[in-house]
Amino acid sequence: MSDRPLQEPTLLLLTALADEPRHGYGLIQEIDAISQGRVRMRTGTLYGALDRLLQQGLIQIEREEVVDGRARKVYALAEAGRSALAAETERLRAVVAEAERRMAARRAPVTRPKGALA
Amino acid sequence: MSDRPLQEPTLLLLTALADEPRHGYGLIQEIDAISQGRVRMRTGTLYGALDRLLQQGLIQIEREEVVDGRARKVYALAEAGRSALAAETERLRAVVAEAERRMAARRAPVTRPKGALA
DNA sequence: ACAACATATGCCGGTCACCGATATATATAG
DNA sequence: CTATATATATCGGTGACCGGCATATGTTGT
Repeated sequence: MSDRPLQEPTLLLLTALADEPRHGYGLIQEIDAISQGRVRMRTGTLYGALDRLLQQGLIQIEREEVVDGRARKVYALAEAGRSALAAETERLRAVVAEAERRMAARRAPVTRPKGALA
Repeated sequence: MSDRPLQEPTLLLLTALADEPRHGYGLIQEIDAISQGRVRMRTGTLYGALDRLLQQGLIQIEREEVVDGRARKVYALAEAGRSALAAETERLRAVVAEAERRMAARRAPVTRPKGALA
């Protein structure tokens, strides 16, 4: 387990699985919807990430099914994935709060009155 | 300008510069403080990121100074960096909210009470 | 009948941010 | 005189992500 922070596509993947299990292609559409069309996840990213997350135990294959002659694998968030997502959102919330606090508390920028100190 | 989302170390860098200009080594300490010791940025990451952010116009060198015989470069958040940080926090806030909404609204996992809805 | 598109999964090569190690130099503490 | 803190910088390796390609079926349009 690399304790490193989740990257954006991975975060969105876990988010898309947080309410209910979905299959690969459905995740692409869901992420498209979540982000209002800003993030169009590539299949290269998706299936690579799914393999990785499976291996890390953050997600699991809930079932495999065939719909309209097309095979599907339905992925579900594992318990480890759920706590990882919870921890990540908590951490991000803290960073966001800190960034906004600092942006509000900032000292005067580039253009500065003549008498300003070094 | 790559419109790609900022990675964690980069986000923390801009955050650490949001209230006032700082020099490289000071940024490492500041990020250590912000994250309560969880993130210890490596110099390899730092100076690489600073070069990149300079080239992208998100930060700028405010001044160079010598303190106690040691040379320093003081970096400041540029206007583009400020709006990039604002946009990023906004985006992250939305993702965090969505993730938490979904975690709360989740459908029952593997084991499910008999009367539970679909 | 055929083309185009949506659904669906998967691999492979390239890029680039990040990491760990290393190098350099000065000031201070023991 | 050695270790630690301050301070900047470079380099090689790793791995997530991207873009492109391949494959296959179902649906819609002409």
